[in-house]
Amino acid sequence: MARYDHNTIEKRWRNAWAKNKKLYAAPDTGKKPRAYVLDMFPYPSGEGLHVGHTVGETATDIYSRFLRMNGYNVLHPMGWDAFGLPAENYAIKHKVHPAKVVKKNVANFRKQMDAIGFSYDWSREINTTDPGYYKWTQWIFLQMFKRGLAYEAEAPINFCPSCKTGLANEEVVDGKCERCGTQVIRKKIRQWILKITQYAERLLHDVDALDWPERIKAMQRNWIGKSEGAQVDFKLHHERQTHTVFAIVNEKGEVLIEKRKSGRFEGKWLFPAGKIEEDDSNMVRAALREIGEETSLRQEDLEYRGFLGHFHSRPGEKENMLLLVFGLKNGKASRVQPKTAAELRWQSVRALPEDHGDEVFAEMFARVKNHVSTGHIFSSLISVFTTRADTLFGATYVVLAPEHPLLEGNTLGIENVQEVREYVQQAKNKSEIERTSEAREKTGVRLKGVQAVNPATKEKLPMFVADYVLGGYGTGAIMAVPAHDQRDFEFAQKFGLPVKMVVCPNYPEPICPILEKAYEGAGHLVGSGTFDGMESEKAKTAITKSVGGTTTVKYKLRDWIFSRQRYWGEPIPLVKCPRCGVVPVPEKDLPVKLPTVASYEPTGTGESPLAAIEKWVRTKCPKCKGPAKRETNTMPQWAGSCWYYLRYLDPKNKKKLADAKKEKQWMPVGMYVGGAEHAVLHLLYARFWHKFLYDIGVVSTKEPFQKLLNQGLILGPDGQKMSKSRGNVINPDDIVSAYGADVLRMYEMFMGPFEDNKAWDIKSIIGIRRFVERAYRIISKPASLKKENSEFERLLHKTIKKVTEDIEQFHFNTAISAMMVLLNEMEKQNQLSVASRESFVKLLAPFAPFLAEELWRPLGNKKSVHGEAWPKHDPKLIAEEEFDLVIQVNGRVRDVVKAHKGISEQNARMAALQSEKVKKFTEGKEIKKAIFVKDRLINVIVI
RNA sequence: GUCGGGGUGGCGAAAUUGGCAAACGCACAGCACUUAAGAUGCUGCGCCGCAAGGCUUGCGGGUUCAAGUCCCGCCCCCGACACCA
Repeated sequence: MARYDHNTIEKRWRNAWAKNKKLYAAPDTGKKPRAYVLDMFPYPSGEGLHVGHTVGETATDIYSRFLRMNGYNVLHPMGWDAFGLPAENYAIKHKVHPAKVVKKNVANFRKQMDAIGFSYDWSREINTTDPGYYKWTQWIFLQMFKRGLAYEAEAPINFCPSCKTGLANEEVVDGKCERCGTQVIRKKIRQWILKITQYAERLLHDVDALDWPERIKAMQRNWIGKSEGAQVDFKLHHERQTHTVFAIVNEKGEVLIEKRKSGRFEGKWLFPAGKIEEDDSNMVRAALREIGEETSLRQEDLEYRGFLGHFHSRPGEKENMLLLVFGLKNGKASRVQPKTAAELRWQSVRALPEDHGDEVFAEMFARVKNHVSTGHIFSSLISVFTTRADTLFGATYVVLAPEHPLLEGNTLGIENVQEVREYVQQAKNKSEIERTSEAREKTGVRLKGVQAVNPATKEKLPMFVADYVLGGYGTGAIMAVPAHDQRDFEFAQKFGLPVKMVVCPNYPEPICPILEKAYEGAGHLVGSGTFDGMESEKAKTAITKSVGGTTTVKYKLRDWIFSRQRYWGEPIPLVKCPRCGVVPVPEKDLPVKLPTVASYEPTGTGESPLAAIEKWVRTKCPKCKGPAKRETNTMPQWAGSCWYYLRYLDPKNKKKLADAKKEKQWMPVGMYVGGAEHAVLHLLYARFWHKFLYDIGVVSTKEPFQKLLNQGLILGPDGQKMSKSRGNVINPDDIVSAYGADVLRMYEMFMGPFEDNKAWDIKSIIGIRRFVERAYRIISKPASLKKENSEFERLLHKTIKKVTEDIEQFHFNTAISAMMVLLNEMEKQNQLSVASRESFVKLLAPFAPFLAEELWRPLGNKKSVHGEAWPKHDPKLIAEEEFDLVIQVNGRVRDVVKAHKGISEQNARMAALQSEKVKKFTEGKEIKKAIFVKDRLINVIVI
């Protein structure tokens, strides 16, 4: 008999299967039950697959082969997530088009996969960088845009200085770029943003019904971060101060924007109306400077029109208002658009009549006055979000985040503007990591001249700006309750603020402990007026109601920053027209193809390299046909993977992203396998897109992936994560050539539980190699008999049952060990029947497809084992007549005897007491009772 | 800190959900085969003990005839989030 030579065997069957196109194809027709088994498709990197990647793919391959043998029509496709930075960076360095790099890498990946014997239906192969594919990625984006789910904003976002692109929140890990590890900075860039927050509640709610690992579900819930609480308004109390309003008037006399400026003005500023002249007024200069800083207007474009005088905004209060009016010099009007003004949170006022003489100013004056009295100009309220409305009586100060809009340009009218500005600036300059890695020492600055009125106690509370309050969450402002919030407590300690306990854990004991830290638990209320004695949980709603607050829900989830300032991604299919604004590219003109460029180098200016390609950028407005420009940002790599599982269903469809009937037949994905690192990236984004597609009727299920499993990491032999830089990467090609693909597959499955991490240990692979060699030798022994003895038969059927159940549950390690046990027994048999050998080969087939095929044919079979029916166990054959009766005395095992199944308690007791070993322990003792567990054990209790 | 997952021989790990702890494999030791090495096969292999037997699933308690498994308290490791009000 020939020696087991994996190279010859595997080459033979690899070639044979390649010719048999139907073997692994998933037909769209037919009556077989369907199953969709999906791997997270890989990014085809230049390094190729390593043994860590192939764990998940091996598992889904085993599972798919198993299901096919069980009569399922199995959709098991593969494709390439090929947009993204590595190909682009390679292109920059070597001056090759990224598409060429991708092609080469894909070919290599394909070769590696074929070598391992994966049974993908390659007729459905997809590639996200294929224009025929990304046409539909762009199409989905357009549908979102049309429904108001995509918006443009110039916002400070996370920016990776190394990748030279903006990043989504989800792509920042510990303040570093998820991809390259570079420290992320804040940068203000024009961005397209997707309103994923609009789906927050549904994304959260539907997690419950998913058959996913608990840890991934928890991560998603956590990331969405729902909290229910109350929004409560605090009135502001201003100390004496003077406000100034700037107004900008265009040549038509329309007031475009206005702004209050405040500060303590000395008497010399209180000029009578019209008396200030440009030359001698510091105030005008200050105003000009301010406008220049805060708007896109330049000082040279403005001319001073006049001064409207001062007035008391409210009777009896000492607030003064000054109104300065600036005009725009000719031809500059279009530079300020009301929208811009609104974004800057400036108030826009409706147009004034053509003639702006004194009466006009008087009217404007009246309007401004009106605004003042209605609170539209001066902020008189501040909203806070709290989950502990029950502690409102204990709120002793109020804190604003440095990003709070009311601090911009000082709309609060505080006195120490300079000091506050400096603090705000400092906070904004801090990178994420600085704000978190510092020892968390609380910092902040008191806002002088303004106080917040506690709506419950009517006390005037000091206000602060402090960076422990986050601008992006809630309202960006909090009521601080130092007695019941540790962070507030720390801040209060540092700034010497009162700590007022209002929730007592040991009510009605009147004594509340002197706090060393905040008491954050529940209890009964004290010091809370009419609410005293109420349970804190109840008090939440009661107090909220009493102060006119509203119960609200807040989420941590932020909208998805969707623009990338890079070349190698899907162009965002929008056109910017000076007349029509942002216009979507008509669907018939999709895809908007990436142009060929000379340099892929990112600009780092917040513009994509596409912006430099005049020919591509310049286009016609689809609406008015006038000259317009293309959007030059590209989509993030996640875009293509948000819906790829749908394209496999109908990869060549030119009219739709997938045919509705096919979608219904295959979806949802029944088994999805991939790395846990995508917990809040791909898996959240894809769910979001899927729900959107559900809403517009493109898909029929609310969720894309019903069952999800994460393969464990394969660590390098050093126990470290495999990476090129560590030099601990194991290439599957090397293992395939040295040990064989079957050995690699089985070893990876045998190393430990599928979802556990494990270190690669080449020493142990020999065990699997021995198993494979023995299987080869034992099964191909020519001598044969009709039927084995019943004990062997029982083991065979037990093994069939065990392997079947284990594959269903992805317990591949124990399935393999069961096959080992069976093989050990087969070896002991002098002869084996063809039937039992066939059964063994079938069990082996999903795990070691090459070997199984090699062994299958000499047993007298012409067709592939991979098209065969999975063996079934016979429950009757498994049922044993005898079992090992465990005999315990006082709960300790003293003997084990053979007994017939169904033995009565009486007989079991007799058998137990007859045992010599048992007698030793019962001699001279009183038998109190015996516990009998049917077909298992008897436990004799003696005293 | 919060959430999630864990802690079992020298190592990777099993244990039908409360019923013989350590299946299967690696490593190791002995034996057989061999001139020899390797490969292969057989035997042994949690700890203490010559043995009878005793002890053993991170630690401490509890429930039970019986606990790796259930309950209470604690320690440690891994992962995620992290000043989210």
